[in-house]
Amino acid sequence: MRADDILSIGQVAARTGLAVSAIRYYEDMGLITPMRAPGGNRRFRRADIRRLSFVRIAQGFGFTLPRIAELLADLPEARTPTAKDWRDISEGFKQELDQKIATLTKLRDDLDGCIGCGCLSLERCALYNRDDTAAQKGDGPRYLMGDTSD
Amino acid sequence: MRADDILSIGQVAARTGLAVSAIRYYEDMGLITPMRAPGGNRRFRRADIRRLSFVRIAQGFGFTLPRIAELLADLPEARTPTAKDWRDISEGFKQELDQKIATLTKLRDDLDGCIGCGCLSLERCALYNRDDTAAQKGDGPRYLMGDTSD
DNA sequence: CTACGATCTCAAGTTAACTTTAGATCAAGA
DNA sequence: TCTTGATCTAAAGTTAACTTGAGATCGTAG
Repeated sequence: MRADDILSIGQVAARTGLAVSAIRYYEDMGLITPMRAPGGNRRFRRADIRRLSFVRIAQGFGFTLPRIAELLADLPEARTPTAKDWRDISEGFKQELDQKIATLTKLRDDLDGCIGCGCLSLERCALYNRDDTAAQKGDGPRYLMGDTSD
Repeated sequence: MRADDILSIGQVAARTGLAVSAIRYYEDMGLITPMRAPGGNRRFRRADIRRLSFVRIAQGFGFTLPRIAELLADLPEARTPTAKDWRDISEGFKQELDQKIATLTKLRDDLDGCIGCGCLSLERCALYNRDDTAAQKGDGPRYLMGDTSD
């Protein structure tokens, strides 16, 4: 694939693993704005493919299409993205990624820690009982992202 | 909250941040099996709350309810989970977590790397152009999880 | 030029994950 | 006991993210 390759929707589908209908849907949602051939067929640049890949990955981590659209909004569609373009988009996204990585890692380590402690009953396990302190603070909603105590 | 506390659905909702209707739905889906009071009201043990928290967290990372049900299936509902119970459930889950953490980290680092390289045009950036090699392998679907090259 | 597969638009259908509604019952204080 | 808010079930409605279907057009190999 050379830098100036321009692909049809079917080729993009084959290359990204997305369904043709999904790609069209993403255009409706404003995630991409492919060019058009004189006859009306969509023509995809490399930038479009990168955006689609970004969509696919971000989706796998629970980001909604509107949120992804926000993230992509800072990237230009017409011209080639500059380093600053990527810096802008990655600023907020990277923080969210860091947050998610932290939460995931904590969840995994909690599991590790509980297994490692060797206790036979989680009733007596430090992990299992850690919410005893939190409970002292009174009732009300617990926001669980980043708080796996319960 | 003492270890033998038993909560009503409203208290669980307040404590987990879940809607009452969502908690009932999770029961329908088989994610939890709360006890019942003589009159028919649901009674939640700590194990139920832990399961609900697990559901909430796993969902935030794109796991579907059926998949979460599979993960939870190894945990006993009646008795207190043992260390082996948690080991069983965490085996596969931890691998998926590790995979997701790896993908997320790679995505973040890719963004970092591209910004760090200082190039003004991503057209010439190593990250941006890394799919040139992949493209040599011919057409067909690319499975993008763990392959952010496009 | 003529097929004929790929693409087009627009509308309707689908699935997961819930929420809402309606009408009845439970449970705890006055 | 009475009342009032919490909970119950069952069924229908909602939203996001697509897919499917119908009928027309594009575009390229022959």
